[in-house]
Amino acid sequence: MVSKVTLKQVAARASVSYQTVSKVLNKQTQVSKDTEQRILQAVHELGYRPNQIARNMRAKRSFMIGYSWVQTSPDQVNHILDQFLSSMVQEAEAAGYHLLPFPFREGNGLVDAYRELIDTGRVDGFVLSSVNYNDPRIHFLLERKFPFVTFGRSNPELDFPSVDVDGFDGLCQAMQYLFLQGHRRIAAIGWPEESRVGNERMRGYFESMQNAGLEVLPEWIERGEGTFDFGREAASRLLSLPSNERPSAIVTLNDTQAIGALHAAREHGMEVGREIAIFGFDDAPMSQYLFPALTTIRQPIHEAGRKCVEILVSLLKGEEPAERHILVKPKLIVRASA
Amino acid sequence: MVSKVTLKQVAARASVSYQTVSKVLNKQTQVSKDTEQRILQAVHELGYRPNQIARNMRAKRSFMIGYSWVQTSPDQVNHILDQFLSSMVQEAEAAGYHLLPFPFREGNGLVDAYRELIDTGRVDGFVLSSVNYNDPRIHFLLERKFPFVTFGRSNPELDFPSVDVDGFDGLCQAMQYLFLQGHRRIAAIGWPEESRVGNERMRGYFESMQNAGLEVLPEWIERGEGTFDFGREAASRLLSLPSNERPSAIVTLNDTQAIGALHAAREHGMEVGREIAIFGFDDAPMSQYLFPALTTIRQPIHEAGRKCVEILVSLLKGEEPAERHILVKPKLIVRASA
DNA sequence: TTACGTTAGGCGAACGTTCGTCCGAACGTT
DNA sequence: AACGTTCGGACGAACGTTCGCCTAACGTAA
Repeated sequence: MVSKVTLKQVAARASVSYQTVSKVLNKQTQVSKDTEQRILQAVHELGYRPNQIARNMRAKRSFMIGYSWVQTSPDQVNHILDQFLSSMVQEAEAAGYHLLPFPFREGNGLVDAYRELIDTGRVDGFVLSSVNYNDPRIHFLLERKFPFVTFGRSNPELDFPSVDVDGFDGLCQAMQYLFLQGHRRIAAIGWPEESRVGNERMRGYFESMQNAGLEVLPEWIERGEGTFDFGREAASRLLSLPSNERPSAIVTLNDTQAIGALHAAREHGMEVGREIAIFGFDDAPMSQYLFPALTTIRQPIHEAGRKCVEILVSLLKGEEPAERHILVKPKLIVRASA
Repeated sequence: MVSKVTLKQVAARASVSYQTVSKVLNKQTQVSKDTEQRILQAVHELGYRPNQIARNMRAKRSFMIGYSWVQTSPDQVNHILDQFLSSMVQEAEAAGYHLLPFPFREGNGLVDAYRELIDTGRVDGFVLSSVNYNDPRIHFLLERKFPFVTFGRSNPELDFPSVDVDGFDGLCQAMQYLFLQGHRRIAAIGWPEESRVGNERMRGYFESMQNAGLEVLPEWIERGEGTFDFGREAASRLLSLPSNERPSAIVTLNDTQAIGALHAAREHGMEVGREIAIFGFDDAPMSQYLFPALTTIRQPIHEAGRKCVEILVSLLKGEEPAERHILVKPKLIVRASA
């Protein structure tokens, strides 16, 4: 391992003081063309690169952004992480920052992990994802006045910068599409009432139905986990309704539920896309390869990741970010299932 | 933002020199029970946590491990990243390290990103994934004598620590299973010859066939990208062979190819699992929900991630790692497609 | 009494930066 | 010739640690 090149070594070679080298590199002071050349050449010859740790120490900043995500179970994979992380890392690097991923701990230890990173000076800010109502991390960070941005919204009365995908709009798009296809009896498979994201999306369903002057039967609303099993059970119940109450289309809140619904339809001997329409949400990687290929809503994850970091970085620079609340619109992906 | 607590503040409160506080916290020197108590109490009262940047500066180490992954296309998602990253982060944290993810750049800039992180002292070591033959990163890091571990193997003549999933064994397991099911005519959809990983897996196919005393028709070997489209095309060709040459089973090198093959079989009006067996590799998240559910090979990603970091950390401590080359065995997942 | 070992803890230095101040020389002005 | 002004660059200091050396006080044995 080659020993690291420092300012002093460059200075020695250029016959100046090491502080002068620093100034030249940071374009701080006027210096004669001649010595500037000597210094730049020495820098080049030695391959000098400033030591970031020393720099950070001096600046009393870490130039790191903390990020933690919930580790999903092996069969419920986080297919978004790749894109989200990539976009954040890229945007962060462009601003001279790096990402610090740290283990997500459930329960009380959760906030401790954040506190630890703050107190040891390892990060300058956080990006929070998987936020929900009354997220303890939000309260903690607000109280400590520590910079952060959330991906996803939380309690409306709390004020903090956030980026979110407009789930309401996503469901409106889905509903609009279904209306155009002639559907009037549309059921919804949702998430539990505690889910902020779920409620937002469901609002798109309810308002769309109302605006279209359509009645929503209570039997049409299913709420449960975003799993294959729940999707299958719920869809099975819906498809077992008497023919005059049976929906002609089902919207779900994620692709996994939708796939469960696909299976239920098959079990009921129904052809999806013709006899029953099924709508997903997420555009999971494999959804395009299902039978039939899933019609769904794609979230602009790349953009969301970029925006999160963009806002956080301007916060860290002490600027007021251009936008404090960003809502990105998801995109309708029409395939064969609806 | 509360101002950070430093050693000096603790020292002032405990009426000792700040260096003594440091020593007590690092259990370096003997100190009277009395002052030790005073110091610990002051630490507790002020909530002192050592500043990591200063610590790293002093130690001339960053306690960071660099990791970069190839950003996949939006529809070819890296479903492994979540698990791999989580396991590395967790193992790293246990050893006092953190992960530094950085953007992967194709082409010549690739090595530059690594060089930059080394020269600026940001990382102490790397974990490399997606390695192939003659990987420029490996040559570069070997030459610089910079610590690293690869996930995946490369040229056998190069000596460096690595962790890999035994793809050879994976295919042997698949073949063994197919033999037990009575299959004798087994085709393979592989990757291009340049793929080290692909060749390793294919070797499992060839050796299994040979050991079973079975002939391999040249038409049975397809090589191409690990995509849905190639899987479909290749399978379509295989299924169009005259009935005396047509395989009764097809092994593929990843689930995406296998899904393509599933579609091809459907297009040929064949029932997968009964008329034709199709084998995947990877156990992608959705594979369990396909029609029919995909029989495949699951890689122990979590274990691999842990091992990578474990080896690297012991390297960084200057120890000789217990094992320099780890080969973890994948697991057969029997479902309905074979 | 002197000599010496042990213990508790102070102190200076260093890691590699950046920042602010200071100083000498060159220059132009009255 | 004496005086400001400007420019080029040196220099000390500090960020928060850790490490090694030093010393004062005490106890013990000759």
